[in-house]
Amino acid sequence: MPDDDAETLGELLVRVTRRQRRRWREALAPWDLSPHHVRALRVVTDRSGVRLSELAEALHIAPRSATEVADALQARGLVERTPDPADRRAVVLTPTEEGRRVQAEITAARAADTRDLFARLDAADRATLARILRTLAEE
Amino acid sequence: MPDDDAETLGELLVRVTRRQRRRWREALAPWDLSPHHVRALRVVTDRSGVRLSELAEALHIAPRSATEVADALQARGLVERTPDPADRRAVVLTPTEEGRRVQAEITAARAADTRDLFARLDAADRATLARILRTLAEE
DNA sequence: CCCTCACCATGAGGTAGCCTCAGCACCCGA
DNA sequence: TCGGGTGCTGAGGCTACCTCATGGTGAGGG
Repeated sequence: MPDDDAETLGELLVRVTRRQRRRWREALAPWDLSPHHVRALRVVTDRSGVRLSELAEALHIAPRSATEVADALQARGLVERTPDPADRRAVVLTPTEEGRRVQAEITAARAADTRDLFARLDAADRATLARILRTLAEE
Repeated sequence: MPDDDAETLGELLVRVTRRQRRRWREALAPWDLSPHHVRALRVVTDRSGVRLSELAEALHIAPRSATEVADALQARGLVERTPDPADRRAVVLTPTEEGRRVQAEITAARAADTRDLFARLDAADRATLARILRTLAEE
C-alpha cells in the first residue's frame, strides 16, 4: 500500500468526523449542554435509577466527578437525586419530566444531523461504507 | 433512507475514529506530550520562525494561551524563543534540534498507525472509501 | 451482638488548560 | 512626535477533572 493512500484516508476520516462533531456542538447550543452532560443525561434516562457510582463508571470518570456532573444536571432541573430505597448509603438519579423531554429532543436532533450527513450517499454506497467501516472497527 | 441506516453508519464512524484516537494517544505516551502539544510542535517545525500570535491562530486558542503552550514546549527543550529581528515586540519560536527529532519521530509513528488501520482493506476498498469520504467531507 | 472491613457520596484542596483584562514595550501613520 | 494599534505576559478566574479524607452505612465472622 502506498503511504500516501493511508495518509489521505486518515485525513479524510478526520475531516468528516470533525465536521460532524462541529455540527453536533452547534445543534446542542439551544440547550446549553456540553456533549459530556448530554451523555450523562442519556445514561440517566436510559436506565432510570442510576447510582452516582454507576454514572461515574458509564462516563469513565472518578466517582467524585460524577457528583459534580449530577450537580450540574440537577441545577438545570434535568435530574433528581433520591435516596436509594435498597441502600441508605446510595443516591439514585432519575430524570425529571423536563429531563426526559430534553433528552428526547436532543436524540431527535442528533438523528436528524446524522441522517443529513449520510443522505448524500445512495443506498449502495451506504451499504458499502457500512461494510468497510465494520472491517475497520473490528478488534 | 431508513433511519437505522444512518444511525448505524454514524455509530460505526464514531467507533472507528475513537479507536484510532485511542491508539494515537497510546502511541504518543513515550514522549509524554498531549495531542495539542504535538499540534503546536508541528506548527513550529513546519513554518520555522513562528510568532506566538501566529501559533495562537493556528491552534485556535487565545494569544495568552499560546504563551503557555510555548512555555511547555520550551520547558521540554523542544522549542526556543528568540526575539524577532524585524519587530522587537515580537518573539519567534524555532524548534530545537531535539524538537525536530521528536517531531519527525511522532510524524512517523502517526503514519505507521494510520497505515496499520487501513492495511485491513484491499486497494479497491481503499479507493472506494476515499471516494465516499470525499463525498461526505465536501461542503 | 458488635467489630471490622468494604463501600457510597461528598467536602476540601490541587492541577491543567483555557479565558479576560491590564500593563508594558514597541511599531507606524499622520 | 505623538497617539492609536499590536505583541507578549502577569494577575486572576473558570471548568472539569483528580486524590485524599470523612461520615454514614452494609454485611460477614466471631
